[in-house]
Amino acid sequence: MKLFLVDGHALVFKMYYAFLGRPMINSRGEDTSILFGFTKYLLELIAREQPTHIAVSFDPPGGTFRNQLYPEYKANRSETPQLVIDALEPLTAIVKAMNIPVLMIPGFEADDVIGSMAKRSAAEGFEVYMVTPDKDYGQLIGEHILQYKPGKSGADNEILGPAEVCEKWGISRPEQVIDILTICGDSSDNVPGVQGVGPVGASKLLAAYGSVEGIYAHLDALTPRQKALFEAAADHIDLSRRLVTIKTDIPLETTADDMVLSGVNNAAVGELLKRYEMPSLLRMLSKIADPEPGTPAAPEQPSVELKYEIAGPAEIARAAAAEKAVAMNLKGDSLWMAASGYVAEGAPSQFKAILEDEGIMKVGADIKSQMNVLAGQGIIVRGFLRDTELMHYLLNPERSHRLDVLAKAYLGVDLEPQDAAGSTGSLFDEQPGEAGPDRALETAALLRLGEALAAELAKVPSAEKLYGDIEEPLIGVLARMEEVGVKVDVASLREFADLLRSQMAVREKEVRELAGEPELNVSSPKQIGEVIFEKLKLDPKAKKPKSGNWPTDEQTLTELSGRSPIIDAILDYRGLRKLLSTYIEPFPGYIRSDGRVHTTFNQALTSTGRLSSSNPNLQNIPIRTERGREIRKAFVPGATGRVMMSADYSQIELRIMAHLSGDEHLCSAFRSGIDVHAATAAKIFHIPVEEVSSDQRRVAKTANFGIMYGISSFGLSQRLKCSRTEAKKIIDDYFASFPSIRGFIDKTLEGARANGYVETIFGRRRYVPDVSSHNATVRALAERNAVNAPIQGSSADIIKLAMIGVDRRLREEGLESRMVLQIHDELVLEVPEAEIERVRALLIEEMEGVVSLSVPLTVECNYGSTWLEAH
DNA sequence: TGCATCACG
DNA sequence: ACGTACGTGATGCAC
Repeated sequence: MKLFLVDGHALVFKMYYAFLGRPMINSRGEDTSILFGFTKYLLELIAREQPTHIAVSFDPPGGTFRNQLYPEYKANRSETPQLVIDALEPLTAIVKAMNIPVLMIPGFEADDVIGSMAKRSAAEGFEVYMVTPDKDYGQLIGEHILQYKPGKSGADNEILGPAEVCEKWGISRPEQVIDILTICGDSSDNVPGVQGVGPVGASKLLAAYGSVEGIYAHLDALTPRQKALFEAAADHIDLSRRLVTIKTDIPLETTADDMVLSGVNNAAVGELLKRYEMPSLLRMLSKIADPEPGTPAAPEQPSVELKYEIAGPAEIARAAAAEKAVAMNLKGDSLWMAASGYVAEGAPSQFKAILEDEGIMKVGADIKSQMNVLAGQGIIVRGFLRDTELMHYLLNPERSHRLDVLAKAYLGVDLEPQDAAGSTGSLFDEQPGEAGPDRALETAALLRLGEALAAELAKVPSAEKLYGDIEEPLIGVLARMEEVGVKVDVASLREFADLLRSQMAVREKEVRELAGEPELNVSSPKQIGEVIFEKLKLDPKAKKPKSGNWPTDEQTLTELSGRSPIIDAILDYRGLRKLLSTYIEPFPGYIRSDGRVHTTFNQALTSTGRLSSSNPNLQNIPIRTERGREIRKAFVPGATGRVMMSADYSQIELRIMAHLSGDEHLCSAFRSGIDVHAATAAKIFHIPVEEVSSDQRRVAKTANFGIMYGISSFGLSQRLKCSRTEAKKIIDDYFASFPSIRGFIDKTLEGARANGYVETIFGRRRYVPDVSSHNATVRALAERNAVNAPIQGSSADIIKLAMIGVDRRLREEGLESRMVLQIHDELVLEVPEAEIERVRALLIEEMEGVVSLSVPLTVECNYGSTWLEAH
């Protein structure tokens, strides 16, 4: 993340002087020199440096704390030129139109604001660039805070880091710039300093004594002349220091989210540039990529005025019936509702009729969780849902969907930060006596936000369609799945746990004995690393890591497997511990009174459009190892006479890649129904399919996945445990065999660079601005994301559509079968024996028929008395 | 709270 | 020269 903090005043003065001899005057007779120079500089900066975040700071009108400290501060400065004064207002208008925040804090200069913002942001992980020609900023420079110094009359900008600033002043730490300035003073600002000592003398003295205090502590060691000069300055040296020290701790309300660079290229800026007659800047503007939407940029001004009256359920019912829309906001036991001009609070039961009215649209943030709570009280939410989180998720999946952030960005309304603990909250959410969040305002804002986001969605037809066809109908489907839950047989888990625990105890003892460390914590990677690499020296070639710990991950340890039996014992211990602590021990705590586990499906979380599952995560239950698979035996039907049924898409992502690329070889392999990995192997190894060995098939399978993930030869060589040269040959042969795949990747990246985003088959977007990064590593990651997102995301779209179809059919046909889990390409259902054949046919029909691609989608469906047997 | 580790598609 | 396959969530350790 790159944050640019622009010292507006310094830049304005620089432009003033740059244009003094050759001013620009437009047809209205206005001098637009400063406006032009400043805006041009800003646009170039954005185009060249691609900041992720940016803000501009100006000195406020009136004095600052330094004038109070020292009335003569800047007293011998000449009057601010009229041209500068006149430029400020149009300039801030343009900056604000670019959705760049203008920071101005009464009582503080721009450098104090920038200093404070820089320190805070650097601590938050930003790479901070202070854009200013002012030397005083040197004191702020650090590892992550750099000075971006505009060059003289069009020369290149200069980036100053700690090394540069130290070299410039002949000091050892950037903070010593304060000492230099304290001693040298500043005639333009009227800072006294030590009269008669300049930068050269100051740096020599600082090299010897470290600081101004150090110099005063060793006055006797100075030359008589220097001693006299410092003594003469003694009574105001502290004042000088305070005047030259830039503040780094002033409280700032602006946050990182406010400074996200987004929406520079917009109509309002275009209008202003036309108004001031700056066509060349208009052209520059058009070259800046369209903004990544759905971002919490500075709000459009003026902000929406939220007017409402506190009312009761009756007024809400009337207004909702008239407007056909209500906002719902469930907090604890209290339901807040808003409808055109009214906000009411009450028990959910008081609003039952409105909530269940099919004809009244519901607006909310995370409506699914509210639906589940309300369902527990016998209330079934009906009607079209405007879920602000999901609407915004389609605009930009990777940005915050929090209500406070969206309200600020789209309405200009300030809400209290949303409690991260969850929207339906606990008893402790609101402390008695504390004011607490303004729920009425929040609920009123929801209603307006629903409208604003609907308007935003309408600008992207595919996003609007995705909302109406997929995300909105899926809310209810997922709510029902969560509510149904899945039965977990705890008794059988406990039995298995006993077995694992005894095996674990054996392994722990074994490891401790082999290590000769009776107290060793086998679960501690740090301790294990020290035993393996320092005590036992199992890998004499390994070099001690400079920082951090020895690597002890599975791959590293496996490579040392032959050196000592301790390795296998550690790995086995870890496997056992993982099973116990992640998949067995927590489960009893998740079982509700109905004997079932109810996960939460997160619908607005992943970057690609997939769901995720949490509390507990039921999408990562073990299957790959024999011991892990045992866990799946505990997932069982909730009643006798039912079975677990599983239906999964076969090779769905590879099929999507075949479709997207149109590759004839891959497509025909899928159409003929042969083993696609074997077919891949036959192509890249130039042999008949019948002669493909299992090892060649494994290599081809790894390559197929690798291609979809944007592999490098290094990555493939790691996974295949072969040389990079061999891996590179495989990749080259792959692209030679499937030329359209290379074409697909190239086209995808071209589109990503041109648009700033990539799309799934259904038009779900993921923004990948870093494909244009100048940092090769950052760019490579963005490119892998750009290639993978359309594939993974299309697969997610497809199974979501299938879920909606399956759910609708089950209900329409009056079946008792229920969907209980989704694991990305698999649906798990609980099915009465009498419905087995019917539901199996239904699943295959709905899942395979959900969309017509240039390759068939095929579904495998099985059932059994446990989830394991359903595979 | 962040990191390492490892479970899944 | 530098890092190295996409997307997740939960756990325990160490700070």
